[in-house]
Amino acid sequence: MGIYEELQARGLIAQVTDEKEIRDLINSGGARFYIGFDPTADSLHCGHFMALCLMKRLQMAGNKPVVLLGGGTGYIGDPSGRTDMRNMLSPETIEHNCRCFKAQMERFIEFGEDKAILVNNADWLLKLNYVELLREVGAYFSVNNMLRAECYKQRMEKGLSFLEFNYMIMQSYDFYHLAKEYGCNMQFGGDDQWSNMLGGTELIRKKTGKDAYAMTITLLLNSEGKKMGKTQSGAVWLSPEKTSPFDFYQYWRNVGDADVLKCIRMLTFLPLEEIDKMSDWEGSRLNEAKDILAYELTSLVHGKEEAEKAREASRALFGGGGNSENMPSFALSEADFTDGAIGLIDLLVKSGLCPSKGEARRLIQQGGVTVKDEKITDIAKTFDAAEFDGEFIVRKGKKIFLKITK
RNA sequence: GGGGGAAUUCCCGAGCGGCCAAAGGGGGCAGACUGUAAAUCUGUUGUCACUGACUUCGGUGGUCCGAAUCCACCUUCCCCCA
Repeated sequence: MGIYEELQARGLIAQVTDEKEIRDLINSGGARFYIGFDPTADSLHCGHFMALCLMKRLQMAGNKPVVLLGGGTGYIGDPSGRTDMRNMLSPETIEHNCRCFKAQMERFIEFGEDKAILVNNADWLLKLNYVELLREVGAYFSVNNMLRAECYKQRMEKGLSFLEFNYMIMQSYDFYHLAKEYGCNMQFGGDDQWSNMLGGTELIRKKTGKDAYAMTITLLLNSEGKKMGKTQSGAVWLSPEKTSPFDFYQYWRNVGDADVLKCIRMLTFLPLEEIDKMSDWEGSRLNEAKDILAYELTSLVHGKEEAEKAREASRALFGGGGNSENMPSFALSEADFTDGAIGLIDLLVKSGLCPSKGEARRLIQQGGVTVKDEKITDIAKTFDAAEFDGEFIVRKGKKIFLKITK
């Protein structure tokens, strides 16, 4: 089985421009492919993670990856599939984000001679000359076609600025540039990138007469059709500062039954035969699969040690047994106490478990707070400083645990 | 360029000059049931010193005892005509 077949079996391939050519190229290790990452935040998130995994899989099969940092395209902002315009990022932010991305990627992809290379499109996009570009590149784009592109659909209702409209041209130009300078013959990306990627293959064909190929990865959707890797409070980040390894682990431990196998297949590097064995697991046995998924991913992103800790902590909290050493914790300072005591409401707010006192009060009244395995419904409850020795665990709802220390 | 419409709380969306912290839905949070699942049912969802006070309805001014509601200007978006 070639890498193409494996990707297919894992359900990773969404669309391809030319199946036969792409299969031959990547199966033989002859692809020099690129994936672009726009520096929209100071950490990569799960969506990026999928792309990086794809890169790694292809790299392991002998293909050469080019990581493209969107230091230039970040100035524009990709409107694909969005209902509103992105915030314009300042040059400083873009640079900072690029550095963050780079550091995170290095832990994941091997860079170097004959391995993967990393480029930044700021290097060529920022010095483009407008009129020249219009003549060199703009002439090859049909506005009629562009307007028909799926990725702008939502924006046709709400409005699309000329700035954003040009994003596709920039991305196409990137592909052309990489084809010319680095012999890049293929581009991969999220499925929402399809139109932008086609723009590139066509530009290359028109300008050089050569073929270039594009392939998109399936967007990871849950059984309700929502993007996975997102929570109400935002993305699930890869940086431990933004999403702790414990929370990361818990996110995947809590995926719906219907989504576990799909996630394992698409996101982990477990051999397909092993995954197939799990496919007839049902009911509560799926919890084992969820544990495997969470452990594998946490281990990929944060390392084995952190994954172990997260697993330990989870077992301690939910399964009984195990030790509580590694669960999330929060340290109170002297200043948080008044006369050597702290009220429960203050404790909840200070520790970040509740955003406001009103919410803390409500939570307590509705029976959502448990301290040291004891449900507390008295909003006036206070604790002495002396009580914070050892195991002082506050539980909010069923799944959020915090060890309080002093 | 001309004409018409819109901006409300996390999102969608209702809102008579006082009874509006603002209907309804979605989402979120919590409770019950469970397998750390889904579905379902219940409660809750601006802030605080919480039977009271304070700050919110695109922005700035104004009218009025009183404005999310009326007026003026500004900003942004949508639609129609050119």
